[in-house]
Amino acid sequence: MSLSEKNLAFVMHCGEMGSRWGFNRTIGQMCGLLIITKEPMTANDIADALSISRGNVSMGIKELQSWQLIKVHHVPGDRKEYYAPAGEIWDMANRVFEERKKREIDPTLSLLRDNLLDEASNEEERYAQKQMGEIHNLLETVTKWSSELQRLSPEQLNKLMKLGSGIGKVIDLKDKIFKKE
Amino acid sequence: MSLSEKNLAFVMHCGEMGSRWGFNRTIGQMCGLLIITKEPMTANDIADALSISRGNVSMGIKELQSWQLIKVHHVPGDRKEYYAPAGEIWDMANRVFEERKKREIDPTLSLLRDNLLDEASNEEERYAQKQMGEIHNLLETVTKWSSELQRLSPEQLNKLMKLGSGIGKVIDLKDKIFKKE
DNA sequence: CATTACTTTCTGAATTTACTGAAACTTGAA
DNA sequence: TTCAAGTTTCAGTAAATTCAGAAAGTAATG
Repeated sequence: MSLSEKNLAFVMHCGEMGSRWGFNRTIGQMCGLLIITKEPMTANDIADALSISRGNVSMGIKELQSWQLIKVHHVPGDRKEYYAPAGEIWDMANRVFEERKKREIDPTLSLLRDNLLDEASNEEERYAQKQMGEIHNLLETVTKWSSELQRLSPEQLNKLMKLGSGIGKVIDLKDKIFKKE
Repeated sequence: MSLSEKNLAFVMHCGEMGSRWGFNRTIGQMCGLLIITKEPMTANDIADALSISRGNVSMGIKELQSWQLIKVHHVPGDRKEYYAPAGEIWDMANRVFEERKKREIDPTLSLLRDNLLDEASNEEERYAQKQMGEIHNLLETVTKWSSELQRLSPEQLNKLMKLGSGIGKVIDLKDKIFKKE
């Protein structure tokens, strides 16, 4: 069964964006394909649908599993493995976000921490440390904040998101209220 | 003037992370170097400090300018151009964030919009559209939300960030208050 | 308009990354 | 234990990216 033109366009787009989202073309395609396909697919289905080698699919599956984006299904009396997205769109976006934080932020945070522990030994290093301190604060804040967001219930999160420009007002509100205590 | 060992380590780290942040190694190094160096630097200074070719620096500068991460200074009676970071750390992070949104989200959003305008012509396409709709909503929300954040004053933003887990309470609070009206 | 001081563009080489297809491996059933 | 259906690994190759250095461009100055 081959993809309709529109669906194919979407899958190819996912491929092109793949590398921008943190993986490579093939893996982007696989991910897109599994998302828009209702039924779980076997590795061979995937290879056929995308016209790529079986081996490539196998590597891609491993990678998608390491991102926790897909899960395996089994059909009784059938030895093949069937793959499907690991959750709702929202969950998947969260996973990607988390994983990227791990790769894009955490290593830098740890380097900066180490560096800031040492005493600067001259003016040049002093300035550098000041700047690194700024970056460090920023990344720490982002990290803390993102883990807070993950902790919220979906409906709380939804409310927060819908709040939009109201967010400013709510902050001021909170300010007034807690000042009284 | 060459970099101290610690500063060099930071610059090299920026290089390694470069591709994860959306540019390439050299450009990451250049960016890191300019951030920790107090005085603006000429293209030649940069080439020397990083031991890379002059041509490569030129390309890197162009790219950093397209990200709006650096600005040019001129010294009276000196024909050279001096480069320095375009703003505070916070501004630069914002720029990177914005730029990445443009590259990683906007193209997909526009593809999805187009696709959702068409009527699905069979069950398979109907399911695909449902999924694309979900992605579309998610991306729209993220987009709207991020532009809201940019609109907040720095101190409001700071309060919000510091709020941490308190955010849940504030949402509930807001709920109660506005329900009464 | 020629020179000087500087910047940008371009080409091909080097490096890195991604992909194929075949071989090796795994697992369950007979 | 052997076979068959399936999966994974890996060596070699193809493709994409990055880079140095040379050539071309630009603009101020005399």
